[in-house]
Amino acid sequence: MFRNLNAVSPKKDWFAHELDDLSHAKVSSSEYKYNKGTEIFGEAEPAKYIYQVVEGSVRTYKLLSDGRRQIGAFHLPGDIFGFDNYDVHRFTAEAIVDSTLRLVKRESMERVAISDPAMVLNLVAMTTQNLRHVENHLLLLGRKTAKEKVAAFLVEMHGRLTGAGAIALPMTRRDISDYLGLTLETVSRSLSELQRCGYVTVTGNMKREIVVLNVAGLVLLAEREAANEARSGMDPG
Amino acid sequence: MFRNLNAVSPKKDWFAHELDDLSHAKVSSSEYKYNKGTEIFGEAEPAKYIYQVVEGSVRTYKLLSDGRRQIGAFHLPGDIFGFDNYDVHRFTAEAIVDSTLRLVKRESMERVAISDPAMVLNLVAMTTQNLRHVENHLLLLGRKTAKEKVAAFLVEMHGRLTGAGAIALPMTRRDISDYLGLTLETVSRSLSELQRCGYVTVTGNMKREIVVLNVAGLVLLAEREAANEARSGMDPG
DNA sequence: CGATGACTTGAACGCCATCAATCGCTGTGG
DNA sequence: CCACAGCGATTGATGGCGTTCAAGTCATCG
Repeated sequence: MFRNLNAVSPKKDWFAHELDDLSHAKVSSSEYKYNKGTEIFGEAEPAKYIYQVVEGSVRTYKLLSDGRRQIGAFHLPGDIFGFDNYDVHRFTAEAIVDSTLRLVKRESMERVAISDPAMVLNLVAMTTQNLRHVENHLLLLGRKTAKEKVAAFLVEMHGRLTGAGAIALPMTRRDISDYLGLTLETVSRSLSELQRCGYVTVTGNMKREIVVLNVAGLVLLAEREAANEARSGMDPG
Repeated sequence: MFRNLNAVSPKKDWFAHELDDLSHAKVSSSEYKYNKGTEIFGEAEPAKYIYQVVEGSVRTYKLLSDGRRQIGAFHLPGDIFGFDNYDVHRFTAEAIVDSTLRLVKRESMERVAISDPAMVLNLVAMTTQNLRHVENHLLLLGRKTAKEKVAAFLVEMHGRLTGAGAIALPMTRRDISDYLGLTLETVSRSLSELQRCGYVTVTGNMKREIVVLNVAGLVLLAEREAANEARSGMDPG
């Protein structure tokens, strides 16, 4: 339904490739379907598998005891997740929509890795990629305003869901708000304001299709990161 | 001055050990001193070295163009940092107090790693450790209240700075606030309230020595993480 | 059709930010 | 030695952004 509008992200091939190779070679992989809303794995569960989204979308999150939720990432087709840890998952993962996932036994992955440094370097690179994303998200959660957060979200999705002119969001406003550290009402209001200011058009019967009219403007709003004056030199040696 | 009160954290030895080994063996390392407030490396600078705190403390942070700052982590004696990326630093690092750091050339580290899978696994484990910390921090920044944030900060420091009855914080209220996504006034007020409620005593001439009176209470305040009902089974295979 | 779920919008509240005054300690120069 | 500037921290007063509470719309579904 939504996915018809979205092409699979062309990035991540450095690893998707690896996984494909492995599925044809040394590492056993198989595909499973998960219905919308079902749990893929729970926080603190033993991590037996590593997952790749084939079709659909997944959210990974942590909870506080009173129900407050923080979504750490959305995983879209091509993305790999669940390699969070060496033995136990640190997140809960749920299918946002009906999804197909490829599963690889962590154990067999590691068996290959132990004798294949290049493979391990890929794992490091993947983890580093996660780290980069999460660290940027720290800045967003800790220091950006609601409007900036929503703009940043749209920029991120614009880069990952290259639709036919429109972004087809698979997630609800509540998911977005739990990703951005806001309430769903604030997300809604911010989206309306961005639309009012001509940055985007919000369409679709569930208002989940976003036409981005002014990417540069959104980026300016969202990514006011200090243009870091990359001083070189400064060598302590 | 402050460090006299704090013993070096006994954890992290899995890697400190590696680094020590390496410094004695295949990887060249050397020590440098950085004065309080000086930059160790800047965001987007090429990452030539990996660092370990020998003495002192370091903050790593990102900035927005208008000066808003998000501190991602504090690095205390024994901690390793700067292995954020494969080529470029994603953070700025500064010495919080006069500090001594051990530097290892990333290049030589990688030269060893490429032929030593166990070494690379250590690098993965280190990165995973970072990931775990940062992910917990997402939940804190996105979903916890000011009081919970400060309590969580104290619990963290209580675990890392095992002082003689007191925690001797090396950082200012501003640093703490930029770590927790608050203002320094709110941090100060929250600390005062925690003191009023009997959780801690705040002493020292700069009010940076914290005597924790009720750890369990602080943990309860801070870590209301959902007691995750680790459902086992659920094997999709 | 009535029920449910997702979204939007309005109104009022409250937590935290902002602005501002004050205190204590340190270092410096008259 | 003391006056004074400067920094870090606390505390109070006020305000605003985002939350909370509450309608109300629209689409889907039994």
